[in-house]
Amino acid sequence: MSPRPRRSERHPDLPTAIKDTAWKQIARLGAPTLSLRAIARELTITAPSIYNYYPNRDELVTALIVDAYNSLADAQVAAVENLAADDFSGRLSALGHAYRQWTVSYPQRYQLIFGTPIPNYHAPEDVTVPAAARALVPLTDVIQAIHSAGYLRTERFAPMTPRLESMLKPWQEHGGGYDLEVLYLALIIWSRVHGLVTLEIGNQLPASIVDPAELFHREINNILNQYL
Amino acid sequence: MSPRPRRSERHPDLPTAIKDTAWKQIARLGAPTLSLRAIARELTITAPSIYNYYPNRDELVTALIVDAYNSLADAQVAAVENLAADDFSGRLSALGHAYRQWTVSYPQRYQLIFGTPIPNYHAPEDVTVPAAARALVPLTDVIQAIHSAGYLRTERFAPMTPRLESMLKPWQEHGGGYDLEVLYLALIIWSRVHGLVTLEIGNQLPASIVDPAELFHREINNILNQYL
DNA sequence: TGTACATCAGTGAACGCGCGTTCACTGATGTAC
DNA sequence: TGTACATCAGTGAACGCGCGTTCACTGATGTAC
Repeated sequence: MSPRPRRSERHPDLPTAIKDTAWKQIARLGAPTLSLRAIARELTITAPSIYNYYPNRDELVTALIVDAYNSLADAQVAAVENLAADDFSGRLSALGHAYRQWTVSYPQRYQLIFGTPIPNYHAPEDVTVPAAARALVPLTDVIQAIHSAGYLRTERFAPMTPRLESMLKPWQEHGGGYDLEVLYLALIIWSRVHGLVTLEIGNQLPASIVDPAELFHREINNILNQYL
Repeated sequence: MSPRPRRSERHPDLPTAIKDTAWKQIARLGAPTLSLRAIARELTITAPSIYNYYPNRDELVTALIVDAYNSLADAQVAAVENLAADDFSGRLSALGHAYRQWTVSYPQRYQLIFGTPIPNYHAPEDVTVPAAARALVPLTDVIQAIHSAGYLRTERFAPMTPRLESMLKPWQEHGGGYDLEVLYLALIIWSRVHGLVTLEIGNQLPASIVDPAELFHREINNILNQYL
């Protein structure tokens, strides 16, 4: 019988250790299997002690989701912070590659944000929506800079329709006054990058595509050539 | 005490009724919650009777996945069967719209194929890979027809590199002798269509995009204009 | 420096629940005569 | 047309399991004097 460990002896920062362990388990078995008891087991503590830090399982999941969004947003910000403000193609390209790099580096985080939701869990939108919005800001900023400088080839996408404008305007008003064309293109570029990354980490690409980064690299260049 | 119902009285085709109920539950609560006991409950039969038709839960899931892939492939085939063979843009566009339509019509099927895998379930690849391959055939066929007719603007994507060729060749040899450019473009177009659809049904688009079909329609046209 | 005490992080037992799967069974059905 | 019987789809009880959550508790820690 070893003596009860001193408080915090094994886990100097237990709330963080709990989240770290949660991430490990999501990586290993997928988000839907996340369980407080399994986390406690791995930390060799008892399950009820988790309740000292998170009032229930859902609040822990929410904390993980927010962390994941912030991590993505941070990665996007970091990708461009050392590039010249007028290096438009460098910035766009860096954001695309950072998006893929983040996904392959942290597939658990990607899975938690974009994958099938956790059973019986409903995300509180007032917390997750702002966190999600942050992740798109760097991309939108770059496209706005390109457009403001007059280099965005808006003739490469069909002219705005009233229907499209009416869908983009609420976002424009609520989201910082970007031009409508900029918002539109941000969505489209995001979806192209996201589509390829999603197929890659979902293992949907044909088995012979052993280096999806090559496909990705070409598609980024294709986007640059098309719109810049 | 009502008398035991006659065999098959309530469920003339029980194996199918089991799958239908499984789909309903996936739609309602997500794939990870799929449970034999819940299916039995909804059918007002007992859980063990399911074992007369599926040897265990995983085999049922596999059957569902195969059905889902076949349903997608059928939808793709049906989308173009009444269009003239040389109506290239009509065919391409129809395939794209059918892809989205299938997804929004059957989000459970989409979720089972492309979503987070079911906990503790591993798909037998010898069954699912061929089913998956079928779904891409109509798209690849159309692109090949366009290329064979000399209308594919291959100059719009960067020239083949040895690395890319080496990844596409095994697929070419195993998959029916399509041209390498055709396979490449099939992947790229698929990923663009898939990316937008994924964001839509994952509820990741900004809230003000109330009609994602509009975005989708424009993106399909953009693809046509770019490559045809 | 030593002692009394309040705090509160972590424990262990217990709750009710749903799960996949097994097993011996039953009784309606279809068939052979 | 009627009877005996084999079949086998569906039952109900039971198994061992893991889950989230609650609760009264304990005992190491930090603080006040």
